[in-house]
Amino acid sequence: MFRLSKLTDYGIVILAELASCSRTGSADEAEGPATSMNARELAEQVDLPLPVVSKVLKALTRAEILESQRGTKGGYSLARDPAELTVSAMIAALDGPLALTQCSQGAEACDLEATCSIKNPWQVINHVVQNALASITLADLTNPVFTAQHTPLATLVELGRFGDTQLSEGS
Amino acid sequence: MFRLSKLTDYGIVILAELASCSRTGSADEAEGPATSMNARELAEQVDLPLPVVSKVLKALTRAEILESQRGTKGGYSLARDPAELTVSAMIAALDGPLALTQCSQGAEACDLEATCSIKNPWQVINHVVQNALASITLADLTNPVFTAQHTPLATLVELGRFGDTQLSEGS
DNA sequence: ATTTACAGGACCAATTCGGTCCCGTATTCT
DNA sequence: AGAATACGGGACCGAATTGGTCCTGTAAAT
Repeated sequence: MFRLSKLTDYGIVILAELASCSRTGSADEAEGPATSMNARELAEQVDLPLPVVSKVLKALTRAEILESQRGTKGGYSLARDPAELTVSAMIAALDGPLALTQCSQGAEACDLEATCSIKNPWQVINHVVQNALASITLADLTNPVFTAQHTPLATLVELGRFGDTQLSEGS
Repeated sequence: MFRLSKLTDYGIVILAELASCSRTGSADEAEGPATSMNARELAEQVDLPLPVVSKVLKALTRAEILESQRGTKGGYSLARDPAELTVSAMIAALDGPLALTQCSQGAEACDLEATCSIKNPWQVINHVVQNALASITLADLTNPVFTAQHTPLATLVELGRFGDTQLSEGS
């Protein structure tokens, strides 16, 4: 366990698809009105059932990650620059806010308050993970460097994105 | 969501309890035979039902994080130095290996292989999170610096444990 | 031998999750 | 105006996990 839900997984795949289509669709680096795709198109591209894709798209729209357009020529488009959209934001939109333990999600949610002495450390851990996820953006996910079959992890460290945390196999 | 299971949460609380008792129990920094506590004692300390605590302890023993002693004066004790026991190891022991998405857990687990182009990035994300969790040890969790009511996050950064990831509120 | 305490599962209830469907509203085109 | 297209917001159900309990063995100490 400790995996995120399928919906979130789907969501990120969908966003990546949308982002890569946007790039090739509009003229080079121009801002443009951000290419729009409807749910059916995306479902086909990603090869997932339409209702599922639709559900994900709605959630992403509610989180203001996507913008929607109704009607005959409707569809979805990215609401922001892919480089501004972090993985942690995507996860938060689809899975709710990151909260590893009960303690860390609210003030009084934890009923072990009297005996538990490690409340604060959990919050630290939360932050660390949060930051790890905030350090990767949608733009990164569609970046050729990342999508190459076997990107050496060292390369990514060289990009300076992950600080000096060791990228060796941990446990 | 994206939280870890209650069992894991309990497990870490229990380990922290055991670690702090060990510290005060044995003479200062001496190695000693590592103080041992039985399931009932721990359950009382942590204020959780005995069967639950017992279940967690068994799992931790199987993972060789704890050592057990049977019989009348039996109990559990830490198998390693708290400074060597990482949070990611604890989670792996109780929740199974960290795998955020299907793709990342096995070679062919992902059935979107043909269409999905972001397999590799997920692995990168996995590594980053993994490292975040591997950078904190049980010793840290019982360290006064961490258990203080409001440890400024900056202090922890100064300890040099988290590289240069920003510890500001992400999303 | 008896008592204590861990080992390993089986087991069940409750929650959560993945996925589908339906009805309402907005937009475009004829 | 009316029809067709697409999104918006839920309700809903079956399946899969999870949290928690319990029971039967085995090892150690008195």
